[in-house]
Amino acid sequence: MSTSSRFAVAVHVLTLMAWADDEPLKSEHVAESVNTNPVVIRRMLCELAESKLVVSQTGAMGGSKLARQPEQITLLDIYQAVESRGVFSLHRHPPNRHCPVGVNIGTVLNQVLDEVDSAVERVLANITIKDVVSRLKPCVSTAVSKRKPAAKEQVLSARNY
Amino acid sequence: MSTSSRFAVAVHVLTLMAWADDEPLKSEHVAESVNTNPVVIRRMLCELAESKLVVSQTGAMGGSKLARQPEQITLLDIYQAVESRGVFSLHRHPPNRHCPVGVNIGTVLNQVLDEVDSAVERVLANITIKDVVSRLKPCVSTAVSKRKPAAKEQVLSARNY
DNA sequence: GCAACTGTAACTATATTGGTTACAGACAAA
DNA sequence: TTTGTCTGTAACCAATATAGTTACAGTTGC
Repeated sequence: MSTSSRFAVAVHVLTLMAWADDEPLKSEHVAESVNTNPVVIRRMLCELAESKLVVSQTGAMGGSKLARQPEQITLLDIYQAVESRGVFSLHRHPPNRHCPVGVNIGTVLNQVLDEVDSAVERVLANITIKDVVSRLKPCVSTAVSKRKPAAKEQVLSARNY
Repeated sequence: MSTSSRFAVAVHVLTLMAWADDEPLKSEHVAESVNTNPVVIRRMLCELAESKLVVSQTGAMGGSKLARQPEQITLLDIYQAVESRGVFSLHRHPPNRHCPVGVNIGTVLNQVLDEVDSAVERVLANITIKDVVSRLKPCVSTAVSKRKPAAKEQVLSARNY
């Protein structure tokens, strides 16, 4: 469905900042952890800054850090900052107005899609970046990924690694 | 997020069939209501048939109809038939294994994304095609869409028409 | 046999995301 | 005040996914 990893990357980035406490992180350092290009990170940081989730400092010794405490940033905040649309989309082109189903299916679908969006938002609103860091900590001592994903999996992001 | 309208179109198609009662619908007729090409519809009908939601008949006087009663088809069935992935994706490329956050964020994100998917599925499991038809009926007598969307909106499917 | 359908391949068009290079401007420190 | 280190941003290209189109083989009712 979602072909984008924007939400996952954004959570990753803010988690790094919470992990780093209050020390500003350079986009290059973040990009290394996320395994992408610094510009991709900087683009995302701009969006997160617009939503007042991070603050950045230009110039030497600059970088970005959280704008609020980790327990005051929910995954819903992040979701709304980086994902422009709801979970589903309606038809690309509006259906046929002369068909009794076509002319009204949009209204009904919108109701359904709003219900879906609300359910997603309720889940995300109840998880903070602090929670993510907490869930992360028990892993850090133990886990090392066991297998190397095949080349195809690496690209597909099929939600397993 | 979701750049695809597959779910919306699939619901539209099955709603048409429920509306038509047990009469087989031609792909061309369905395409007219959805406002797209018959082949797009036939492709989708094949997926829906694989999931045993519709049955099709080739040849003259052929067409497709529901494989079960409308009250026995949930939006979750449809969702699973036409959308291959979950609501969100993880990183395109796996994060840096040598970073304590990077190596474990996938595990935590998977937990979160599973919670999200479950929430979506709970909503969709509780709505049947019969419900959709019921919600549709009150509209049919009254509503006629008031404004003509601008050209750009028609393409963007910004979830309003 | 013929006309009306579906199933499917092959191709193009369009949109979104992500990756890359390049550079202007901000800023700390010497 | 100069220099080196950052961010912000524009301008591309590449990769992927969806949708639209044409064409045609195969099935079926009449």
